[in-house]
Amino acid sequence: MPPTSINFKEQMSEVRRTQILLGAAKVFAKKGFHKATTKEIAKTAGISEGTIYNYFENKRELLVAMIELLALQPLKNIVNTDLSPTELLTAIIQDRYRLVKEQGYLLAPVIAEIFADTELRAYVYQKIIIPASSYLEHYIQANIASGQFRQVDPVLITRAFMGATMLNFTIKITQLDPRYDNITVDTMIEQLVPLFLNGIGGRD
Amino acid sequence: MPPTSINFKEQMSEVRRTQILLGAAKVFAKKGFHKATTKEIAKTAGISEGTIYNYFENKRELLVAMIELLALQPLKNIVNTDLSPTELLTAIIQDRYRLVKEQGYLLAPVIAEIFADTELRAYVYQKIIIPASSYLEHYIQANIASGQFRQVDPVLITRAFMGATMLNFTIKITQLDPRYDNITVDTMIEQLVPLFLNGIGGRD
Amino acid sequence: MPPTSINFKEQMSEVRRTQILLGAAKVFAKKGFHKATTKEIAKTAGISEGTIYNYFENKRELLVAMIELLALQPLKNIVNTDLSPTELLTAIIQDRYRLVKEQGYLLAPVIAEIFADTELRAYVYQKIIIPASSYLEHYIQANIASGQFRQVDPVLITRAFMGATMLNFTIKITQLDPRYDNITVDTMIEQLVPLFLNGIGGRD
Amino acid sequence: MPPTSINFKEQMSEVRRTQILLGAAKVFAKKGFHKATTKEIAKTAGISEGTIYNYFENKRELLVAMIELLALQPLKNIVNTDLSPTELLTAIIQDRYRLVKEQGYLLAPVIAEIFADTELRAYVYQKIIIPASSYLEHYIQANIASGQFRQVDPVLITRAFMGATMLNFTIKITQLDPRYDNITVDTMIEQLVPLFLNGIGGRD
DNA sequence: TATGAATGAGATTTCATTCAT
DNA sequence: TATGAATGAAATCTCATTCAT
Repeated sequence: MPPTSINFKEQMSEVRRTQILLGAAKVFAKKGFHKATTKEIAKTAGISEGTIYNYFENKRELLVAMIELLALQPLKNIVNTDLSPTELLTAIIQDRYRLVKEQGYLLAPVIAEIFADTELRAYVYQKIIIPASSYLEHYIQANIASGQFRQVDPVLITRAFMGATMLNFTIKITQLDPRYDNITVDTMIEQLVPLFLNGIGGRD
Repeated sequence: MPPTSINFKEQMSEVRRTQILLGAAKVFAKKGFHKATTKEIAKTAGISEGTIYNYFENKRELLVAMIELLALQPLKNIVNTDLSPTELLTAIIQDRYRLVKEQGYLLAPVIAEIFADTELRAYVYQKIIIPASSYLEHYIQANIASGQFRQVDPVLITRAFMGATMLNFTIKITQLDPRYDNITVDTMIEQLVPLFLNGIGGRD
Repeated sequence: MPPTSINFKEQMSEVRRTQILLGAAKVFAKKGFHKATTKEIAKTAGISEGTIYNYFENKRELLVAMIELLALQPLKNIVNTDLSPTELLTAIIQDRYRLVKEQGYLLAPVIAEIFADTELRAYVYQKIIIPASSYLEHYIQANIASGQFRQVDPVLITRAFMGATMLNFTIKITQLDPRYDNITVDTMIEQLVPLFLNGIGGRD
Repeated sequence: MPPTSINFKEQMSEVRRTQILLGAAKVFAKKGFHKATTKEIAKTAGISEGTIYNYFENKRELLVAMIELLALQPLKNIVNTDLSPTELLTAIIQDRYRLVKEQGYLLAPVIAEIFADTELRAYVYQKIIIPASSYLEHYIQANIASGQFRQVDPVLITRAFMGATMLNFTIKITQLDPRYDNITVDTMIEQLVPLFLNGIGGRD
């Protein structure tokens, strides 16, 4: 048999895995991890219950696989360019907002379980938070060194930025507060970028 | 029977309710809401399973009651004084940190479910986030009016402040990052208060 | 509450345990351990499936409990009298035959699992085989010492006697061989007692 | 196609059947019939799960086929010679011990199921026990006729001999009793052969 | 009001068997 | 004929909730 045949099988397997994962994500998003049943996941993914277990050890592994999927995403649109502080923070906010908007259904069940599952929490911190933060951390570090920014703690400030943006995104996207109805991403950028840049003494 | 008797009964009932609630909180904190069993809650609270249902409709109501309990807490130490911006933000951080540290076991299971249960999310936002934010919102509003602060959006900035502090608290308290080992609340105050005050153009 | 109330509860609990155990034994006997379902056990015992698990850790514990039940039985009718060799072997055969006949439905599923479950095998050997053998072993030992019997290995000969009787009992009771139709316990006694007594050089 | 081709095919088919059967036997021996999975059987036999069903109707048929395989074995080393009683019983014990030792992994799962599956029990009795017993039965019969042995029931005594030896073999081989550590087959022969020969009044 | 045994619906997971390739 | 992915029925076990005492 030609080598393409092997590739074909592998590809099919990968496709099926993703199919199951997306089904799971949909149901997790709607019901939460614990109330999501494998029966509904199977139905949503268009396969039978047993098939889930040909691709994943158990239900929890679906969540872990979702974390790995998320871990591949975030950095893409930001990196490898020569941006001014304003441009960088703007780019980060835009990217994260898009991420939360588009992949929030993947994110929400993961975040929920983080608060109940210590092991998962550590895993997410290593796999997602740290990688997603490191670019900004180093950027701040470099600008402190060059005298552009005040002497702040890059780790703490980076997480402050993440916490600040993420909470606002969440409120906006889940429509928790009617006062956010006419707050757009651009509004957030207008408000949060100067907040942080002034805050760390950055001049553009 | 004399009215005092009724009061006594009511008080007893209230005591028993709290006793159950604290038992539930402990188990929720250890296992998460879904993996916590009513059997273990009863044991932890020192009562029998059936008794839980004399005071609460069902398991979920324990969570709702915990939200109400939390809603009573946060404002206490901050309000009704004449504080400078630095003093206020410092006081807020200190108070919230204490809250997260002391009542994190009440908070964590509630937050976890927020991401899985839309109805609960709205309830928490109304009962906790809005009340906990309003003082700072109005404070910022007032200082904008008096020209002390720049023209910022008080709602958005208040949530930015909450998100920034809360994420840092969580990382610290759950010991997710060894780099937080020698970051104290005071470090956080040193870093975050100037960040926000400079950020909103506040002069102390 | 009076102490009898406590006793009553304990007794009820014991009754329920036995009720479940007998239900399980019936189904095990009919279907074998693995094909017996907890659903059918519950139905046979006249309780709900969940109740099984209030009294037994898991399905396998039902088997273990049956072993313990069997372990209490065998010795009763034989013991502590001054019997001649013929009388003793006759008594043993009669007692064992009765046991296999009356409790064979408890025995069969246990024996079946012995061949598949090493741990269970050891447990049965310690709990049942050894106690059930020791009286005869010591009896043989004593008669060798007094010169009544030849110098034989009491352990090996005792098990030879057990194996010889048990296989014949099984064939008889399960009606595997039509030639056993007119073989009674008395026939077996007539055949097997002299076989062993002559075999070990015993004079009555 | 030439007839040799058909023979070749048939032989291949027979080889494959045996290959599967030995794989099954290994897994049955390790896990017991019910806990053995077709997946593991396939892996052990070096074929795929589906292939099993090209050669056997279902999983149970593997057990039936194993019984047939066993049915071919036992008689070999004993028959068609002119042996004295002592020589014969010695030969039988040696042969059976070897059988249990070498093919115990085939035997154990079969015996286990015998106690759970009535139909299988009857089948094994017809296919294995009766053939394995008949030679000794007739031998005893003949010696009674010639006055060498007492008037005993050959069927019952033969099974007594089988039960006696088999139980001792099992205890020895499964190492259930440390007292069997220095009991060898020769010890068993020394003990059991005189036991039975004296028992049936045989003179050598 | 307190108890805790009983309930039974429902969840996860396993695995013999099928069947398209 | 061989493969192994897919199936889905079925099994064990859990646990929130009820209710007789």
